[in-house]
Amino acid sequence: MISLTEENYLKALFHLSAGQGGKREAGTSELAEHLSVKPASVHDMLKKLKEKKLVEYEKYGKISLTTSGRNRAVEVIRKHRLWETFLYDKLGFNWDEIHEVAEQLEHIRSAKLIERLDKFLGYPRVDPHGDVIPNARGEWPKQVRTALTEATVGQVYKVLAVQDNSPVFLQQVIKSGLKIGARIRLVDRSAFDGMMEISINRSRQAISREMGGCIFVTEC
Amino acid sequence: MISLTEENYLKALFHLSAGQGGKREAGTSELAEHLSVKPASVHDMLKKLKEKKLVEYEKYGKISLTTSGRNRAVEVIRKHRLWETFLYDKLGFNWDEIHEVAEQLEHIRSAKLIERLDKFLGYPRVDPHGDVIPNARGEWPKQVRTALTEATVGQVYKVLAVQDNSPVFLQQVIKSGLKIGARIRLVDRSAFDGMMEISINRSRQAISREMGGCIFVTEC
DNA sequence: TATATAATTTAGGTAAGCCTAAAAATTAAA
DNA sequence: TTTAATTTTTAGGCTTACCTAAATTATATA
Ligand SMILES: [Mn+2]
Ligand SMILES: [Mn+2]
Ligand SMILES: [Mn+2]
Ligand SMILES: [Mn+2]
Repeated sequence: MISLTEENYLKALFHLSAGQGGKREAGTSELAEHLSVKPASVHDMLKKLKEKKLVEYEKYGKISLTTSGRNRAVEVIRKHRLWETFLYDKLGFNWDEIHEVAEQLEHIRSAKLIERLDKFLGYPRVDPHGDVIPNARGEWPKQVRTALTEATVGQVYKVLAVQDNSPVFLQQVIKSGLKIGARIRLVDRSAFDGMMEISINRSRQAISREMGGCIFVTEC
Repeated sequence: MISLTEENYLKALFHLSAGQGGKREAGTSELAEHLSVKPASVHDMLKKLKEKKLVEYEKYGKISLTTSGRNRAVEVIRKHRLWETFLYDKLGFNWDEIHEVAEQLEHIRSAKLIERLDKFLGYPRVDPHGDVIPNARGEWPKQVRTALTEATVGQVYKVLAVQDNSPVFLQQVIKSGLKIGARIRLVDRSAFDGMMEISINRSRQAISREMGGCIFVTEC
């Protein structure tokens, strides 16, 4: 049996290291930061997760998920994104409200429930924030995504996804009129503060560096 | 903040004392039995719930819910029954599978979620087992229900509800062809073992005392 | 390379929910 | 009414998931 807390550690580890971006290995402090606990607590939990063969970890060494740990993490992420889709598509929740509730729903244990939910939603391939939903076997159609901060000035892009976990950010995106799937052109980026200007169906929009880091696009 | 465990204690107390049947006050051991914990654990929790003004309780005295405690219990029961309805009506779960999953879902915290779910389901008045769903203000349309074991031989009844928490019982009910809303006549009851015979659309069906105690009917 | 800074680990502690075993109070039986 | 059985409460412990403070190791800087 794997606890709700353990699931959250595995999910955090996945997002920090094995995740989409495929960043470097995460450290104790970074994990602690991400989970809003202290590094000492993370260390305790890592020992337990190692015991259970869900992570690989040596003292002062790097932390990584085992195949089993990764599978569990992906399962939780799949549930999270299906629930977000349910709340958005079926119950009419707003973009910025669904993540928090999905953080709870993702821990409900029932294989049948998630199967049936998937079917009920029509086997969606992305969640309302544009994030890919892994299938029942934990497979990802790996999408190539670039943060707007890394995009090339002059290029035309399609908005693929947005960061899902900050309501204030999402409210600002809603106000800006930007939507998943929108076609935009990166008009300019300031060398001073990273401030960007994009054109979206003929109108201009200012995007800060902070904002741009949370918006993911793909060339088109 | 009220924990998942505390919610389960309040719900158990409600079902044992303030509930539908409106039975006598529950004792420590009865509560313990119902929650599958030991009486000593119940005692610990009762002290905490008294602190929080959710139950009234004096040493060696009777246990009862405060208005606040009762309200919380009803809220959880409302959520439980709405989720059961969702699983049954929308996801096509079987009668005997929904209770267990609803035991988890009933603890999800989001006022908006439960409001929207209620609307999505079309404001159902009873759950799939025939139990009344309290409204958003915690009000019950109090239904008069008699266990089949207490019913009068010769009378015609309508099946109102069945006990929801035993999959094997529910599977047996499904096999017997008995459904919520069905019109039945209690043909006979043995003075020896309480065994009953009912007629349901012209066919005869044998019902044990154990079974009859879990089937609730109303005169019609 | 030596030293300062930062990250990690250890040690010792807390609160929630559970347990067993024993003591105390209540209730039922003789 | 006295004794026996049952129920409830107390005492002391355990596990999970946190914490702070101090020690240790690793990394960056001079
Ligand atoms: Mn999310
Ligand atoms: Mn979570
Ligand atoms: Mn139920
Ligand atoms: Mn419950």
